Amino acid sequence: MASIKDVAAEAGVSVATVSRVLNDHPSVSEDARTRVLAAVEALGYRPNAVARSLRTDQTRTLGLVISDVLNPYFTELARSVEEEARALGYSVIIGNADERPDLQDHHVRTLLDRRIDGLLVSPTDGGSPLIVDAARAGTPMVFVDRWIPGVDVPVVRSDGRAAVRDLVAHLHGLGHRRLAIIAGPAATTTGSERVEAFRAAMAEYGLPLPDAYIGQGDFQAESGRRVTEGFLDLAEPPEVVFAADNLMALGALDAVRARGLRVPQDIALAAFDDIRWFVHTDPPITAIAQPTGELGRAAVRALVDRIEGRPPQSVTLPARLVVRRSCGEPAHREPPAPEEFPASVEPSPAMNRSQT
Amino acid sequence: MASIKDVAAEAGVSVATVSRVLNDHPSVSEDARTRVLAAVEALGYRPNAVARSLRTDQTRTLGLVISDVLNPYFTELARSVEEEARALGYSVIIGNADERPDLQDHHVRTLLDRRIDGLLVSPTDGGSPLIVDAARAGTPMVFVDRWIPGVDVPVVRSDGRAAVRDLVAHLHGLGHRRLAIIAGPAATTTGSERVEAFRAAMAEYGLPLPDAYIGQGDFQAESGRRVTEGFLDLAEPPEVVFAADNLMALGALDAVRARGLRVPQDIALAAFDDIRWFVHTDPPITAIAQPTGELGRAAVRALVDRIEGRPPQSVTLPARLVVRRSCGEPAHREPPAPEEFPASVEPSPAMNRSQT
DNA sequence: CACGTCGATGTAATCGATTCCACGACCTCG
DNA sequence: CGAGGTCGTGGAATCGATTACATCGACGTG
Repeated sequence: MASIKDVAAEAGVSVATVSRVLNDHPSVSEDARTRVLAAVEALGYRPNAVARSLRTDQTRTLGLVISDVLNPYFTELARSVEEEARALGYSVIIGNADERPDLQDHHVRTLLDRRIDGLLVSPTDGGSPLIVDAARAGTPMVFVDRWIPGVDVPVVRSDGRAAVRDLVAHLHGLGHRRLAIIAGPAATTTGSERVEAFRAAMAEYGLPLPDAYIGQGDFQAESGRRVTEGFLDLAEPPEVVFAADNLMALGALDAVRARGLRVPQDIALAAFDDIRWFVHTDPPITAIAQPTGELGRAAVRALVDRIEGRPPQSVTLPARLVVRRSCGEPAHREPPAPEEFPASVEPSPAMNRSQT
Repeated sequence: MASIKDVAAEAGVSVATVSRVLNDHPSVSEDARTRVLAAVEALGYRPNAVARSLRTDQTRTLGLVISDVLNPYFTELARSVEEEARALGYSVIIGNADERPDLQDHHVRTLLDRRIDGLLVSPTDGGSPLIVDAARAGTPMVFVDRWIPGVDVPVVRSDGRAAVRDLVAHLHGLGHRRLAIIAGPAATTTGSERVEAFRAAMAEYGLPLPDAYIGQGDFQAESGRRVTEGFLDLAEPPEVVFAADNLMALGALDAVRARGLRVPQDIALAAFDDIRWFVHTDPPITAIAQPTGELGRAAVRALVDRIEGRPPQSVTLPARLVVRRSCGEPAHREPPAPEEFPASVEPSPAMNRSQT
């Protein structure tokens, strides 16, 4: 593959001049410029990004470590991250942790070795020393969706508290009293936070939340299935199951179906994270939607601010409840899907913060 | 960040010795080795992959350019690719083309500039000169799922011909005669191939396939919706709509639902590519499943063979029909989901190649 | 005892870019 | 007319690794 030397020889100038043309430095004669450009064209020359990075000590690359690529929420996040990064002149390398701390660390290490300019992380566990050290050592970093408490790193996330309260209000209004939750790992912020929000909302409505109604999942479908089976085996099974992510909701649906039960007649179902397919499941699933695209874009902007020396900002955006039929309410006619939120029904006006 | 020089100084040896220890070269004294290792530990040294790549002319990185990350099929493919690559000691950088040739070329160019060791591509269009040139120039390359005809590059894909025939047999058996297809872009091999397979199967059953029943989609949900609306507007709408990928099936479902029609009573639906959610849609969707994981792994193996000087092999694996209720047959009880194929029903034995 | 061999180590070239510094040509202004 | 400036250019150092080659001491052997 042709190098800058070849181009210089072909154009009859020095490598310095070639480099100047390529980085359009002002003081290059028109004559030299055209000769260099012609040589570049003739040789099909492309600058070696590896060499350039070594010299300039920047890769114009962002690392993104997410918990699970197979989760549509993260897929969408990854897409918006890449889009915004590209707009700002950066590439993105994605590392998929599959909810495994060891894999997460593997990817973080690889990315650090590659000297990425900055790191976007949605931590799988509460305290990877590797990540904490990297942050302290000055690696530009931003947490997205999940974060590690006690580390001085900006966090871009969405706050589901209000939406969870809306959900409980909705369920309460439909007459449900025994509500259960399939929680995510307590080691993740989203895992514990969603349970807390749920517990708080339940308390507001004077509803009990016995331990038996808090199932421990791991954000994967299989755990949703297992926990739901446990719920169904109880002497007094819950009337509603709220899954803390969309994959566990899928597992819950598997479990309910395996028993030959119907949603919502026999048991109601709701999920955190909205996905397009929820509109077409049997029945359509009530869910809490995050502004995923905006989250990804904000995270990239924060990280790039940090990298380029501007003060980065933490961002918290609200999630919102999208009511469908899986908890018992009659269906609304759905309007065409708007951009940011996948095809969905607006919560009925009466329900937004209608209570306390 | 500490460099190899710092380690050498700390350990009181030359950089050459440090390098030898790190790449465990045989002739290093036990004494030197321990001192170097101690220094590495003390400084928290990590080798700079950029510098190493520049010198060795290899990055131990594979590029993967896929057509659409938001498509679960490609997400799963990407995951299995990364997994296998990791097992073989390579990293993967994913480029998402969003079905746009310009974006595809952008990613290919970026990856080439980074001097990745090899490229896995699922081309968005039939003939990106950039890709063709790179292949001719000797860049190790393997096509996955889709390919560009006339280029001497191994192809790893699945053959859906038999499964499509099974599908048509199934539909014919259920009494359907007016079958329509939402095709993918003719510029993609999978786009045209699936239509051809469908056309051939229809011919076998003596069924006509009028042009009005061939809708032109682009593998995105929106096109599925649009095409389906067109079908429903026909004086004689089809009895079955077969979508050439899962996203267009989603769009088709949107369109059918918007008209207040029911699947399969008013119109039947089938899709190419199976995804977990198809089990829980209303109704569960009959689909053709590809062995996605195996495809990804085989592609990586072929590419790494090529990179490391072994002769690479093209691989073709069969897809298979998974019958559910969206075409009218009564449901079976579903067994627990096996590994490779997402939760699914086996086609009834009588249906496999039952005809002609 | 001298010489060849081998193991351990260091010196320096190299990969492909960027960029500081120096230099010559030419211009401008006092 | 000469001092000082600007412009275009090239030479060479540099980034952080790897590795060919040289060196040197110890040791075995004829």
